[in-house]
Amino acid sequence: MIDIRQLRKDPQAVKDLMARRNKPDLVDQLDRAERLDIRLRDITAERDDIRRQVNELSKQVATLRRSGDDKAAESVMTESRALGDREDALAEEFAQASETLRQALLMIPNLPHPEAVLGGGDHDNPVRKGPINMPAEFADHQRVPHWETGEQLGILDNERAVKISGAMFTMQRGAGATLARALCQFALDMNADAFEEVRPPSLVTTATLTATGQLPKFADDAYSIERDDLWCIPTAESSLTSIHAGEVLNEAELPKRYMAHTSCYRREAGSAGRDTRGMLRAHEFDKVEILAVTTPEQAEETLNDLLVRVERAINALGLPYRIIEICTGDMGQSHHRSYDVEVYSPGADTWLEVSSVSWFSDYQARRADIRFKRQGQKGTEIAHTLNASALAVPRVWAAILENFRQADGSVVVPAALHPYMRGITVIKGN
RNA sequence: GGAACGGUGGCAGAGUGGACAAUCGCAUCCGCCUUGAAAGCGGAAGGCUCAAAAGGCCCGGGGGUUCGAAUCCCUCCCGUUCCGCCA
Repeated sequence: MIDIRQLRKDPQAVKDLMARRNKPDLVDQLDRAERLDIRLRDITAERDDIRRQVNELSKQVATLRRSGDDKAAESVMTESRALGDREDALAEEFAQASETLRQALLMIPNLPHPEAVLGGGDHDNPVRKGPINMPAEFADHQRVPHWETGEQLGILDNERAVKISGAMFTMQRGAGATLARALCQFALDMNADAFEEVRPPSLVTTATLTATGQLPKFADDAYSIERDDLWCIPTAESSLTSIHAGEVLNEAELPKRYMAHTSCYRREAGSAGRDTRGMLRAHEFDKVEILAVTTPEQAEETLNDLLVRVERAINALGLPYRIIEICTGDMGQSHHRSYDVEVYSPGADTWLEVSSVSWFSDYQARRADIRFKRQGQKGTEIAHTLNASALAVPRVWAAILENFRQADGSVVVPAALHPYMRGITVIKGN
């Protein structure tokens, strides 16, 4: 959520920042929230005044009762009862108005960073670095889509995955399954120097999925288990962010850094018919996520660190990659500033997004109520959260199959993965 | 799933209709003492809301009874233990 106090204090500044997202409707939403907030404060003031009177009268009753003056007490009680009726009416109006405002605020996206590049959509995302590891040209044997290679080598069996679970599910087998797992272990080991490994729950509550911004707006994208009021996580970000939900942390313990390997579940409701072959888009996939909870001052440096870490892993695999910045018009709802790391797929002749490195400012932390206390200062402050996919398995798996395919149809496994491959250095057909 | 007992500030733990935002302890902060620290002594300090003061709100969530609820009632959630079931 955005900070309602900021909107109250300087509405124009907030609207100007929001306008950078290039969606006029968003400014209207801010106007509406502003009006609701004013109304709510009026109700609050009146209700609090009545409460004050009732509290005062109640004390009088107690005093009168103690002194034995029951008659006077009765009369005060009558007066107080009348105020109580009025308070009930105001309380109801308050509850309604605050719920309306809360719902409105939950739908409003984060304010972009003032230096985030302006743009209208993904076509405006500038390349910030790269391409790196890009050969002058690709050989014909590299121009084979990974799903063909995967089938030829017997390591990708999507046909049976569909039999088991339906369209858009995948299944890796043999060395393919080993490769998928190796990628996860590799990514975890790359970040173990600074991140605590966590194995969080994959099914989470509505509150948890609301904290990171998936709900209520993007409910259609997530799998829900209605009978138990749970949701399948679309990313470990959801679980990891809520580790400290409702907590007050000490400034000294920040940044908190976590990493997790989990399966991720996405309905891909808006993508029906797209990327239906291979591993590029699936309802279930594995990913290693790295996440940090920081002070506002630590956030920018942490963002850079996350980006460096993602880049280091991709680079260590020897894949061609580039880094793009996400412009204001293409940023996700919770994002304050973000970068994508893309890997080149010679088989499909396209760049694949393999990681999104994101700074959420206090947007998610406010929803999750993650606060911290500064040493020697009164009060608390909302923390910042950031995260990145340290490695998303399917697209990296696909890129390896294409980039490292040999003329004989085999695939050379990057050296960085050898420790995890049980001795397999080249994936050959059966 | 059944039963019993619980849920109170950063932690621990009293309080069972009114003087309770809530005893005491630990941890925290500030003084004194000390070369410095610890110990000891004295003091300060919960969170949220409002520009702030006043005020209001907060004892797991929600609802109710009452002039007045941490305290009584209803309901939901969570925890512990036992039983059942199960990997």
